[in-house]
Amino acid sequence: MRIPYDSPQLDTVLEALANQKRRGIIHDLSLQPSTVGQLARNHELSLPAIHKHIRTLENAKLIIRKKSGRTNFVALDSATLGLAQSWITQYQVAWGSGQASLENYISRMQE
Amino acid sequence: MRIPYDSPQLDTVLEALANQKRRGIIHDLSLQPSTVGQLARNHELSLPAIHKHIRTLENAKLIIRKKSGRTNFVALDSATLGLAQSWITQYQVAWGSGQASLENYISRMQE
DNA sequence: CATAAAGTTAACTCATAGGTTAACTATTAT
DNA sequence: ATAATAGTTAACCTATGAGTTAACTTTATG
Repeated sequence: MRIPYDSPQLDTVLEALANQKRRGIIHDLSLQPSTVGQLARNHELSLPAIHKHIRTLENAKLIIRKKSGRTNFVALDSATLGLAQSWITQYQVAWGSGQASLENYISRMQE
Repeated sequence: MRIPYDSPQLDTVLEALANQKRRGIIHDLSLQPSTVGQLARNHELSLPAIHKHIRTLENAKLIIRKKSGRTNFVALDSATLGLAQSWITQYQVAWGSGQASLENYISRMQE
């Protein structure tokens, strides 16, 4: 599937990933699901702070959440990571398959 | 190669990618190298504005630049895209290979 | 030599991201 | 019933990102 560079969903996903602490949360969740409070303790963040990160990840559909009693369980939804990966892969392929070197391009331009 | 979530280089790369206009520049450069001025015209950005984006991409090592006379040629350096891709792929694999569902996890936790 | 072209740099504005503290809601335990 | 736990929401602070305009440097051209 071809992903346009200006896709709004790609925007929210890459913005979500462009933060160390959120990537830390994703790392945790790749090992096992967790709760909001556990994540806060693990990453030495206050509850309001972790809450914002979780909401950012949730909006990007990188995680899912389920409330049980007063506890909020959170788990990775790795399908969405595929969106970012697909976008990146496009350009690796495009480049790898024989684009001219900068030097060649420059000398052609200067003729 | 295993990429730590808190790698500084991963940080600069993902921050660079988390912007639509910069992804647009990368898209352009995936077709062919270009110059700073051409990119500015293509994306309807002022020279100072495009200059900042280019520097961000250059710091992330996503592009390379070469000056020839007064013209600045720019080209994609897609090797670095691999860094982001590798990081993402780790978690797709980790997740895909049999993590418990959230529902299962929750009911186990509540025993 | 004077002027235009291609960028760069500096100083500024404005919006937003990430954090804080404090007040609040809902669920569980004593 | 009261108090503690788990999380949410609101209001605020501060730093930073993306853009602007204006001044400057370097290279090319009439």
